[in-house]
Amino acid sequence: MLNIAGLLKEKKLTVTPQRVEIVNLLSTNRHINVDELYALLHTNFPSISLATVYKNINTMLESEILSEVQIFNAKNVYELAKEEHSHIVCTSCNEILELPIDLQVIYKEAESKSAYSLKSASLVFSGKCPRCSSSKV
Amino acid sequence: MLNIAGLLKEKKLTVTPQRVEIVNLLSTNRHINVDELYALLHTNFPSISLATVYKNINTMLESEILSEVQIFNAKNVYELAKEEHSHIVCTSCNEILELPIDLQVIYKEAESKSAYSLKSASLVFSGKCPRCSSSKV
DNA sequence: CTGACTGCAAACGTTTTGCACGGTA
DNA sequence: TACCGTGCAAAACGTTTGCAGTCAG
Repeated sequence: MLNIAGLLKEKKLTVTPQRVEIVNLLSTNRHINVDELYALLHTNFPSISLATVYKNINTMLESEILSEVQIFNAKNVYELAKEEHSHIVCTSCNEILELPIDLQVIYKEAESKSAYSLKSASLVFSGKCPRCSSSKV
Repeated sequence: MLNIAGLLKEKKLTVTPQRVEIVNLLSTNRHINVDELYALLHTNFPSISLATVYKNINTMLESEILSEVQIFNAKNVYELAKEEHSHIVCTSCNEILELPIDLQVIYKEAESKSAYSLKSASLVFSGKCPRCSSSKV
């Protein structure tokens, strides 16, 4: 069970019911975009504003409570922050899968080939999920 | 030397001076965004419209003459399409480097772990280029 | 009590669209 | 000539901002 208030305090953020609910929703719905989040929030906060959702997402991105995943040809989705990992997006149904892939070797290769000092990497695969692969196109 | 008209015809696109110039500019300026492209086009096409730039980029993306690179916290940039490759973006000066990295092993790992059938991958590193690393912050 | 957050409305930047005209094939 | 592309203006879209009122600490 996630201690959401504690998480927010740890990052020196004010604990508001809206923020708690955003984190709560993202803990059970990884990879949803702003509109989906907004729609879900309406259940408990009928008068919540989209601006509040954006402001809180941005605040929590800066505090690294959340992270953002950029999806090709779709709106960014959000997830609770955790160690670096890759994503696979189904081009048919847009389902997103997380994948713990060790990029150590690739990092090394990239650093030696580029002479850059690297901080982070974003690896997103596109493909078809098993369900969409098996169904006729 | 690039046969631009031939490239366009091959993809069954009408050859217009604007399209030729867009491809021409991208052949010497990889990784520029819409605004930069628009500004460069103004030299030879003082009355070109931004809508035309967008329409042509979209058309040529669909025909796979161009490809789009999504840059975190910055506008998308464009390049002439070629084999899959990775990118490194400098977080200080935004310079973009292309890197031919073999993702075969990673693809295999991702496929077996996910059961997805994968089509493509986007790998973008963030870091500091040698110039920005050496200069005082 | 003070500062931070919320909700509303308006503003903003980017991209797309509709349309009349002009160019390509 | 028939169709497609261009340029303009307006619309659409996603996100941010300013502000007055409210809530958290």
